[in-house]
Amino acid sequence: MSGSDEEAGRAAPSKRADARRNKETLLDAAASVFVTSGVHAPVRDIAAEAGVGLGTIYRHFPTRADLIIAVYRHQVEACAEAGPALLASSATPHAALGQWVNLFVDFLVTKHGLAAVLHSDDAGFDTLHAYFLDRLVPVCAQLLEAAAAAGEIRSDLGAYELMRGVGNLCIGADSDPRYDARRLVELLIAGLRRTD
Amino acid sequence: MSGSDEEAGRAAPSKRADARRNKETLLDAAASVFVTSGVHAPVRDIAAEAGVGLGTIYRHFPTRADLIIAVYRHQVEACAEAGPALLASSATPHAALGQWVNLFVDFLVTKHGLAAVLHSDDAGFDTLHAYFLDRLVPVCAQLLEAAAAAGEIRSDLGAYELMRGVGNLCIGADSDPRYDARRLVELLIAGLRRTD
DNA sequence: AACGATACGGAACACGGTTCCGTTTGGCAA
DNA sequence: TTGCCAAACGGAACCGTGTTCCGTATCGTT
Repeated sequence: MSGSDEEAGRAAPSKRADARRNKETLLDAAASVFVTSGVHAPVRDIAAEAGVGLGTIYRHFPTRADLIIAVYRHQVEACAEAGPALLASSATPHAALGQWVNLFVDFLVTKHGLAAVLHSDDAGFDTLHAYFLDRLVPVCAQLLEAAAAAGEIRSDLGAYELMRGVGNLCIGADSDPRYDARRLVELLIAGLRRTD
Repeated sequence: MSGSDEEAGRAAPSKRADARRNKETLLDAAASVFVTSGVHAPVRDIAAEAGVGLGTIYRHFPTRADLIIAVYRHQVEACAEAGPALLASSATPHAALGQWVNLFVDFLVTKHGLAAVLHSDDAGFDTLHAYFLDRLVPVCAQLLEAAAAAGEIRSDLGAYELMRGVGNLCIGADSDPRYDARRLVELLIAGLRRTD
């Protein structure tokens, strides 16, 4: 294998040192710009913040989706891992579901514009879409199944639809004080309850 | 009088005949393009479809929001007027609310991209936002109040928030067969029910 | 028929995404 | 240490789209 490329595992890629440094710099810059200008910030702004050229940004993150994923990966992972934990520590599966969804909502509403881009049908965000879904839908499904098995909720709604619905409800939740996404999401979760 | 006015007797501005004709042509063209390419279609496409120049489109409809409003005004009016009618003809206020919301959802999901643009925080769509809200929130409020007065639902959710929530749930409902906005909205309305 | 107001068309500009290529640099081997 | 070259870099250039502006054409009236 001549140690030239380790795509599979974690660990140090055999990239050049300056490349690795630039990637880190870009991540920091992007995170910072996303906070102040939202995830739609012009590529040039991010490049400027990082002090690199445009080519560099596109080389490391071919699409905006790649950059967004890289910036928020840790938080998404944390959210995913919180699912089973909440299931174990909560009084009921339905309560766990509610708390987990709250975690997700908190994440989305504090990332200016992320919810919107997450559900844009614009091709090019497909990978972003796919990443969130792959990572979180199974967790949501687990919570949903547990609650259904406990007889707390109706079982005719899939995890995918629920995630999309919750994500959609978060769109524009920042930038509008009259709109409280958390409340709407609570209502949605409440609507899941068995009515019999 | 003086047969210059038309269109439901509303304003008959002393515009030139060709200007009025072009406005009509543009509305038809826009409606047609919106159906095939969505409300984000390039301005040039609409101008081309209408066979007019770019200046003409901007003169008649300074912002995209103006054009969208003009194209869908009739349907929004119809939806608004259906509110009181449903309240009168339905078994319960809550049923009327459900049916009315369904009307709104049907409208939104069949207009490619409209729901998204309706809730974009992008300034420039402010007037679109305002138009929908001004016209529909009062109707929704009336239904909500009736249902609350009948003791069918909790009364701690405003019409504004409900409309935003429903609108948000409709985003991307076309272009994704796995996502059924109507079902989610039903759930939301179900969540409004008094639990005691 | 002539004339002024009104409206028109589209060139030109602004802006952001994306590509491409000449130049620089890190890491390795001699 | 030096020399080499693939890797990585920077940013000019290009493209598509929104928006403005102004010379020209047309309408409707005198």
